[in-house]
Amino acid sequence: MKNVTITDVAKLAGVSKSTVSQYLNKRFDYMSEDTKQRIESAIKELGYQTNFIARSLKQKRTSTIGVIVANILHNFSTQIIRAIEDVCNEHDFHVIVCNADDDPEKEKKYINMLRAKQVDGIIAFPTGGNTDLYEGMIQENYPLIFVDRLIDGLQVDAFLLDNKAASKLAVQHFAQMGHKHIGIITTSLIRNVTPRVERIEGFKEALLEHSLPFNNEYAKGFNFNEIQNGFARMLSLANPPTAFLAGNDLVLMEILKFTKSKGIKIPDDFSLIGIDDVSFANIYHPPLTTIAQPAFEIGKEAAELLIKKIKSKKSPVAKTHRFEPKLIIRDSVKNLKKT
Amino acid sequence: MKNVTITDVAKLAGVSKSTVSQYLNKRFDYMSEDTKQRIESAIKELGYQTNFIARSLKQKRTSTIGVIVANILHNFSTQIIRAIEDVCNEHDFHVIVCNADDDPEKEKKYINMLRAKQVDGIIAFPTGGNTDLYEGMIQENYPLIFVDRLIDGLQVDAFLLDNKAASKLAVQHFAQMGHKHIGIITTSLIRNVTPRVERIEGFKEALLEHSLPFNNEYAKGFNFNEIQNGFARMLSLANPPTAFLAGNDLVLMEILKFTKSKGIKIPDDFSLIGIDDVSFANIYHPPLTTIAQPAFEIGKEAAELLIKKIKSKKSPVAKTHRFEPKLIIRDSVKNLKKT
DNA sequence: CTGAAAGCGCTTACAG
DNA sequence: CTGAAAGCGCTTACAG
Repeated sequence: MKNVTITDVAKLAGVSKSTVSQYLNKRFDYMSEDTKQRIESAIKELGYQTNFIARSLKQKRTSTIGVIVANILHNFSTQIIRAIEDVCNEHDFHVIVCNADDDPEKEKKYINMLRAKQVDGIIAFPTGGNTDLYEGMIQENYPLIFVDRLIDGLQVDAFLLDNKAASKLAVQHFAQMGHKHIGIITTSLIRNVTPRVERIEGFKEALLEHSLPFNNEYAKGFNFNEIQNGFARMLSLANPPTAFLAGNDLVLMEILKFTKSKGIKIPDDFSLIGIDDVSFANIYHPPLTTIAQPAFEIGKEAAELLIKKIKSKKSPVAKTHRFEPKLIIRDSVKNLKKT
Repeated sequence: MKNVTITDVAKLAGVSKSTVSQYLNKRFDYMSEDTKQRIESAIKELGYQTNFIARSLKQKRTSTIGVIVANILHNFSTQIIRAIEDVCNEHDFHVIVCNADDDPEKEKKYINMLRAKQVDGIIAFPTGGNTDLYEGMIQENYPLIFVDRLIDGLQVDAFLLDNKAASKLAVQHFAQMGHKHIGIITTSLIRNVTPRVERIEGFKEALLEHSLPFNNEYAKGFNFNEIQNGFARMLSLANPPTAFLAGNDLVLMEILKFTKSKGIKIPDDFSLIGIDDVSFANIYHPPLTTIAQPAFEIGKEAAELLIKKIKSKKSPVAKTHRFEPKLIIRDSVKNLKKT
């Protein structure tokens, strides 16, 4: 089961390796029809397939990119991966998927391995723990793109939601429906993960704009497994919020689990908006008002820019590309003005 | 920004390339402490990183595997990918993820690209359209594993749910609750996709075992966008089923969308069990009785066997590894015996 | 204990 | 229009 190489093809076709290589790379400019034919049939007869590893070594590119997601269990990550995969497929690129699990150590290991494997570029949801590593990559002009998150002080093209706008959309809707005590819950705020921080900031700003009071007890970032307890505590405040913004799909899920287990009713007992348009939003009871982010678009544009960078080898100034959230009104927000 | 190679390290450390290579591969048997130190500091000073492409070319292995999923939007696929990724990470393997979109042409392209890139092995959810290609890989003893699906006549290790058992679990539960007219809906049956076919077969067998009549109109495979209409037709049969088994998460979703839009009530108007324990099953109204498959386990064991195969280079007889489904009783099945 | 040499399978100027 | 040669960055017997 010896592997067939370009040498075997050359021998069978009665030409040199160089000529076969020309053929493989479609440099037909000066190739006779006859030669072409002979090579073609030799390839077929031997079942020859180019060894991309050898080609990559020589050409110094692998047509492979790496994607490091923070947490593959997030629905958003899956959609991003899918979108990236789609555009890479069109350009005959492959994607190596890595799941950093929000662990900077894992992220670091992946970055190093990916670079050792000579991937042509990387798209990352940075954990925030490897600034130096990324800094080095930027220095050497390595094709790098961030998705969903920014890192302070790093000039990297980044694709993400306009998170503040997302919170504002929610607060505005709550306000229009007559809510005055509004809460927000996100996942843990350590390491200043961009969407969480920005969503809380946007939330505060929106409150101001609507002349609503801000209460520290109404805006919290909890570790994943403390969300339910934290939410319970907020509900039992002296003057609890009548409306909550769930910072992402996982938070939303925890809130829904809690309300289910306690027999609390949405939107009678409290109103709810979730950021991320979860799959079951419109079949839930009640249908959930959500704020959708264009995950597919984000992934697509990130991949397209990365490939463009790889191919052009130049790097214009890094920009932050923001995407507009969309409020999808369903029935999880109670209209306090009607009662 | 010249890349630093083993030659640079050798020069700086004042040794030969061979010795550096020995060092990199941890063959310290005959290496003096002094040499070791010098190489180590040279590596640090230059910021040297092994080029895996070059190593791969020489060693003829890439420590990379390919995963071709049929449809990445299925939750099951994501979980499988995650599990594979986890075990690969432990073994310092990387995974290239490909989404065949249930399209044999795309699948073929991916297989060829993956092999051209010299991945050490492949885990696939085969579409069923590339038997010859797979056959060839088996002939040459290429490390290959199937997940979720089998291909007639191919001797490949496969990891999948005991699909018949899954249907039987559902039918048995329906029967215990007094249902006599039971229906099943799966996605399209063209190309004989294993889980769909087996779930319908298991369904029929279970009906027999419970002495329940089988009605062709009660067991259907629909194209995705015809599920809602198809379901509607089944509901409006002269003597419609009182209970339905949804063949997978996507079917379940369509049924739920339909019932929502028509204001039909579960389990009052019909009872429902879904195969795949969807994320929202226990927070849905009513909580959905489901049949869970151990996706994580399936992916884990598949990856472990693949890596074992890659490392050992021998291939014991291919087996089909079945996993037990689990019935999770919640509230979407009405007890007809109590009324 | 360490080095020189060959080779993995390609591509790419360059020569003719 | 085609071929000989060098080289991509490693590893691996083998020699000493």
